[in-house]
This record gives sequence, structure tokens and C-alpha cells, in this order.
Amino acid sequence: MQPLPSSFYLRPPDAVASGLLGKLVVREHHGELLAGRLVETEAYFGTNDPAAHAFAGETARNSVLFGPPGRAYVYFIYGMHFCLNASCERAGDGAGVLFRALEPVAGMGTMARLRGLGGAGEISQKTLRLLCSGPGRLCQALAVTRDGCNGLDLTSPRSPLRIVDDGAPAPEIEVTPRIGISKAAELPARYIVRGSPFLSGR
DNA sequence: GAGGAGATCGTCT
DNA sequence: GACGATCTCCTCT
Repeated sequence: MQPLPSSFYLRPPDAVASGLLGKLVVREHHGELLAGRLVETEAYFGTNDPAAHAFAGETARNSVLFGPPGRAYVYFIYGMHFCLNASCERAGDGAGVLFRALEPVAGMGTMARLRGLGGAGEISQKTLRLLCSGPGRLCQALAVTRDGCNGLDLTSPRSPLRIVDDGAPAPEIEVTPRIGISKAAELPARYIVRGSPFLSGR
């Protein structure tokens, strides 16, 4: 299974955000394969978007957003959480897509352990929904940290973090306002798979 | 089930 | 020195 090519990310963030729904996030962690299907994303429009990290211009923290498309931008927030983004559009635009929720597909036992939710033996449907239903949660479940993952190439078959298309049919997509931000939150830039039980709360 | 407060620290002013 | 693209736990109903 080949990762999505960098040309996929060479588009405006709203097109990338909706196009990513239904694709697989694949993570190699200590030789084990962890995977989840994207069910919720958010677009951030770079230097023109007051809610985007890139709004104030390039800094040491957000430099990945201003680099080539298809890279992982990981940042630390609220003193305890990480969030995972994909850079998109052209280098210098500062645009990105935030990954908000995944449907767990492989390695659920390890994900549960990383999340501190047990993980030995059977996993209940309730636990399954708690694994990746939020930006901070999915990073914890996939062992994504700024130290380990910031700047990784999501388009390389050899990358320990990549996005692939497994040929699943395109999901039914719905658009809603963005979540968890104070500036320009009313912009309809949150893309979700309609009816998925794995969406983040609100 | 809903609502609110606390946790905790890197980053920018 | 303030705040944030969040989560969990506790309380109240």
C-alpha cells in the first residue's frame, strides 16, 4: 500500500481536509503497526487565518507548516497534550490540516495501553471509542510526540508515520464549524464522516 | 448526563 | 507573565 503522494497535499487545506477522510494513518512503534482511519479533520488557512498557528508568521515552533507539503507538524498544548497536523499547500503558505479523530483499525491493544486504558484482553466498544476521539487522544494512542514525530515525511513508504489509501470507498462527508478555538471559530472548516461513532466530543 | 475546574509548560510578548 | 487547535475527574442532578 503506497502512501498518498506529496501532490495530494499540494492543495488548499479545505480540499486536503475533506480528501483525507477515510484514509489510514499508519504508525510504526517499536516494530508494531498501529493504524486508524481518519473520521474528523480541521482545515487551517495559514497566514490569513486568525485561528491558525501560522497567522503570526513563521517561528521556530511552526516552521514545519511553512515547509514542503505532506509533513507532520506536531505541537504541545495546555502543558500536557500533543496535536498532529499535516502541512499542505505550497512551502511558505503556512497552511495545515489538524487530525481530530480516528477510527482504530490495527494495534488497539497497544493503543489502549499507551492511553492508560488497560489493554490486556478484550477491549469494550466504549474503550474503543475513547482511544482516538480527540486530537490529544489520538496522539497519545499512536505515541506521537514533538520530539519523535515533528517534521516526519507522511508521503514516504519508509516513514514511521504515514498516510495511505487502502481503497476503502469514500465516506459521506459533513462540514461543521471548528471546535476548541476562540478566534474565527465560526468558519465551517471541520470535516467529519457522517454518523461515525468515533468523532471527538462537543 | 451535564457542567466546571484543574492540570501543567512551551512559546511568544 | 499570560495563554492555549485539550483531557480527565469530580460534583450535582
